[in-house]
Amino acid sequence: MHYQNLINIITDALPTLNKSESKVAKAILADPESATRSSIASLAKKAEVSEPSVNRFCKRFDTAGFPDFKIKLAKSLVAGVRFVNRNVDANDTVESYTPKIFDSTINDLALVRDSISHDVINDVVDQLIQAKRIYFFGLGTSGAVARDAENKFFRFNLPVSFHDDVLMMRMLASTGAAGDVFFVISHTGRTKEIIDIAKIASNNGAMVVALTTPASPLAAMSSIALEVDVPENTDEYMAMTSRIVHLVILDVLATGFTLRRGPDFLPHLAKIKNSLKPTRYQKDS
Amino acid sequence: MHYQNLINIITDALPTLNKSESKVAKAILADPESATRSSIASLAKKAEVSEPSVNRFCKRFDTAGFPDFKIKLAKSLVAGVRFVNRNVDANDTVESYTPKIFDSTINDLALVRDSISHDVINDVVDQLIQAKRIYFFGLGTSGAVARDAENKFFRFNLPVSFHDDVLMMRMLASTGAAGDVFFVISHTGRTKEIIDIAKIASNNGAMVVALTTPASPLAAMSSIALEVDVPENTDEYMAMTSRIVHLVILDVLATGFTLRRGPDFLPHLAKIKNSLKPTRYQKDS
DNA sequence: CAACATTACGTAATTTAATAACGTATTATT
DNA sequence: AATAATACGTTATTAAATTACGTAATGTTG
Repeated sequence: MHYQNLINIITDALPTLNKSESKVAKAILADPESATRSSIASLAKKAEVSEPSVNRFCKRFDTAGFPDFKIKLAKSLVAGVRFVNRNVDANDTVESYTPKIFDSTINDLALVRDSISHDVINDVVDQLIQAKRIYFFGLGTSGAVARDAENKFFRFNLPVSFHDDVLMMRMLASTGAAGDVFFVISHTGRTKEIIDIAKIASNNGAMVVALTTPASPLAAMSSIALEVDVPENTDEYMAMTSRIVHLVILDVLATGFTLRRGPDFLPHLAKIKNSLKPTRYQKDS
Repeated sequence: MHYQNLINIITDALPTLNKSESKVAKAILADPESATRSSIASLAKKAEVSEPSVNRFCKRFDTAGFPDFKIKLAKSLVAGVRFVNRNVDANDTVESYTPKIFDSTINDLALVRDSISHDVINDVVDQLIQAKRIYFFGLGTSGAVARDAENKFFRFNLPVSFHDDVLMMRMLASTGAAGDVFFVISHTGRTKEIIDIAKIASNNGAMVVALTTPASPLAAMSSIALEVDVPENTDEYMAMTSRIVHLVILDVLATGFTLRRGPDFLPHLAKIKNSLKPTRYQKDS
């Protein structure tokens, strides 16, 4: 049921297309939004090809024809804003920068959703289920992610802690052993301290799960790497969306964990949830 | 530029429609996904009306005609999961629960994006710009959000701290004064301790900004409330997406802050960014 | 409640859009 | 260089959508 973003598909296919097809592709990618509003005739004119070429192009991408293609393209555009310029600039107002930031976050989530390896997720859930103890490590922004992870995973009735102090991390890593999972979160995957610490844990026979960027030193040395490829923000104004993606991946892992534990585990979760009731003012309605 | 979900619009308009129009509406709402794939003729047949009636129906909803309507409807279906069951259940596999969790997060972000008040955001940015000092307060999950906020806002060269310890919060609130902004984050907006603390700060003349649920006690007592209405998760398996939304809103505020400070401020941000370089292994390429 | 006006909606006609069929040109293959 | 295969445009055909128009139903006013 899950579509991969049509724009990505077209972009990927670009080198394999022949002349007129790539003309069509470029015309669409130049302004996908307007493509959804134009007729086959106007798009053909814009791409400087014949109408049947556009039609053939559409069929090549597993659509019934041009109208069907337009609908699929329109769907891709909702979550996917990759080709629309959504960078915040100095002239932006609240009305314009607010949706831009939401959209770029949404877009990154959609990209990762469609690209993340389910096998790796499964493997990580396996490791977490077997773990005798879990440590979540992160510095800076990733420290906040690690903290959130602790808050989520301690509910699973096993020893979980988070750390954002490199000395504590180092000591804990040095006492690591088989059965321990060191869940290391780092956007860049290049922070020296973090990699050192992960290596210590790994050398002690502990499992190191890395939530980080592909092809980074941390990913390379870890036992399992959850690789998240979120475009680096070169833009001064733009927020770092990788931490959001990391949080959602931790949600996915927690869900996988809960499902693996089976329905007998649900009452335990409910107990924890209910424990907070007395700390709150109840709703009157 | 931002559309409200077509399905909601149609549902809302249902009582105002006349006989054949409501037939069309019902036919579409019964299976919106298939409506995007059918021709005007087949939809007319399904709704037991004439083709022009379908066409008139489309035009009533601010679309150029049937094809345009289908595209807008298709877009609505992507972000809108209202009619698609996206709840995780015990039979889900990695392949199915992973996109579900991403999608529900994306959906909540889209809902807030389209409903959040830009005026309130502007007001909050005003307050943050004027602030002599900012405190981010949160407990549990919101503690992680507060921590992330500190990490973001300290870059702005003003005294910022985050706290997740109620005693510390209480003491700080009691020393609060005009010029201080207490940025209080709480998903429920009903945590007694947090509300107490916010009241202390408020009574001392400090500004209390609440990031919380509408119509909650915290929202009611705050100076400004950033109200985020994310459906409560009754589902045992489902993650809490409100914290993600909160993080994105903080991104929006930070962006608003940066823009308000103007371009002269950018070198300062670059300096902080560069300060981390020596802690990392550099890329070889 | 009749006469008129207005709105609702279908039939038929027209226009527009999309696709299929076919043929020529270009490029690859031996 | 000859042949095959692919690429792509022109023309023809079909399908889809829209407009124009007329009748029926409903509402309004004297």
